[in-house]
Amino acid sequence: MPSISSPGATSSGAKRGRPGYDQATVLKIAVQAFTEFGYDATSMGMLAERLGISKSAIYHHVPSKVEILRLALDSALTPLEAVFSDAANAEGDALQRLRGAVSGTLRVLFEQQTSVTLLLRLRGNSEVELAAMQRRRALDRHAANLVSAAQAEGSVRLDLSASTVARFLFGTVNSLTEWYRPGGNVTEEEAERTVLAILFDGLVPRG
Amino acid sequence: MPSISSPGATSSGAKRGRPGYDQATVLKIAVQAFTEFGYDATSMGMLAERLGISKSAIYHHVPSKVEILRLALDSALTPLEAVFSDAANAEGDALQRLRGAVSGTLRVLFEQQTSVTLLLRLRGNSEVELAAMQRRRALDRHAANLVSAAQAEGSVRLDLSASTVARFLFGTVNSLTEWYRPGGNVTEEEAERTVLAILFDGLVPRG
DNA sequence: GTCTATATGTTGATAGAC
DNA sequence: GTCTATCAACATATAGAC
Repeated sequence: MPSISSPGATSSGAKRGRPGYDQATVLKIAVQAFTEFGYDATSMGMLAERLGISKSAIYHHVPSKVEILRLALDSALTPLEAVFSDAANAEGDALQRLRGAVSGTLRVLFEQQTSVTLLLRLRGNSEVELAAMQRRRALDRHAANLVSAAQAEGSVRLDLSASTVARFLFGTVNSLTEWYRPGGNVTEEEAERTVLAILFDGLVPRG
Repeated sequence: MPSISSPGATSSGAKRGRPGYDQATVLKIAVQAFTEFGYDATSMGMLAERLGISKSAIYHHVPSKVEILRLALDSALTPLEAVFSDAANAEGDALQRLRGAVSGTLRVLFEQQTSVTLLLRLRGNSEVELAAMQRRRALDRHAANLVSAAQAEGSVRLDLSASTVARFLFGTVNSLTEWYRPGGNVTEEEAERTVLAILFDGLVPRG
C-alpha cells in the first residue's frame, strides 16, 4: 500500500477514480443484490455487472460467495444479540424490557435492513446458513423469556403461550423488512409508532 | 400398465406399485421442496431424487420448473382472493369484516401453507413471479380498505395510517408461515386464538 | 410413465498476465 | 486491483427408446 492517497479500509469512502473498490463497498453492493433477487438467484456475474468489474476481480475482495453471506449475516446477528443482551440486563419492569427489545430490534432493522432481511429468509442450505439460524433461534428463546417475565408480573395476558406470543410479536416487527423502504411513503418514525401502538396499546380506541 | 388398479387422476390416492405419479402428486412434492430449500435452490435433479424418478420423467407431468411455481402460486392466490372478496361483500360492521378477512387468511394459510409461503417469498425474478406479485398487491389494497372502513366507523384508532396498519396486521398473520408446522407443539386453534387476541383484544389484560 | 443420453447454457471459482 | 481465458460441475430441458 502506497503512503499517499492510499485506498485502504476507509469503509464508507466514496468510489475512487473508477473501479478500485474496498471490501466494505463490495459487500454492500452484494448484500443489496442478495436482498433484491435472493441469495441463490444472484450470480457472481450479476454482482460483477453491478460493480462494473469482472467476476474474477470480486475474488480479490472476498474469498467466495457464501463468505459474503456469512459476513452479512454476522452484521445482522451481532447487533441483534446486543439488543437482547441489553434487554435481559436492563432495569425496569418486564414489560419495559420487552418493549425495549422490540424498539431495539426495530432500530437494528432500520440500520441493517438488507442484512436482517437475508437473515429472515434463510433456508439452511449451507453450513453458513445453518450456523446463522442457530444463533437466531437463541434470540427467539430470549424473546420468549421476556414475554414470560412480563406474564409473571401481570402485564401480559396469562391465557396465551409465551413462546407463541413472542413469535407473533417479533414476526410483526420483522414483517417490516417485506415492505419498508427508506425514503418511501412511510417514515421510520411512523412505522415504529404504528407497530408499538398495535402490539402494546391495541388497535381499538381506549375509552 | 394393467387394466385394474388404474392410476388415473385420483389426485390424492396413495402411490401405486412404484413410481407412476399423477400431476397433483408431483406438484405437491415439488412445492414442498421449493418451500423447504427455496425455489431457486431446488433443482429438477433434487425433485427427481425425492420422487424416485429421473429428471426427464418429471417433464411428462409438468412442462417446466417455472410452471410448477405458477400453479402453486395460483393455488394460494385464488383462495386468498376469495377471502377478500367475501370480506368486502359480507354483512356486519367493518371490524367484523376485517376480522373475517384475518380469519379467512389464516384458514387459507393452514390449508395451503407451502403455496402461501412461496407467495410470500417472491422476489420478482420471472414473469410468473411478477404476475403473482401484482395479484398480491391487489390483496394488500383490499386489506387497507377494510382497515379504512373500520376506522370510519370508529372501531380502529384514527391516529394510524390504514395502509400501514393493514401491512402489520397481515404481516403478523403471514409470519406464521415462518414457524408454524402441522403436528408441532402449537395447534392451528392456538395459533389462531393467539394472533386474534394480540391484534384485536390486545396483549395487556383488560381490567 | 419411465428411462438413458445429450444438447446447451450458466454457475462459482482459478490461473496467470498487466 | 483489474483483466481475459478457462475450468469442472451443474442447471433446465429435449430426443427417442422401451
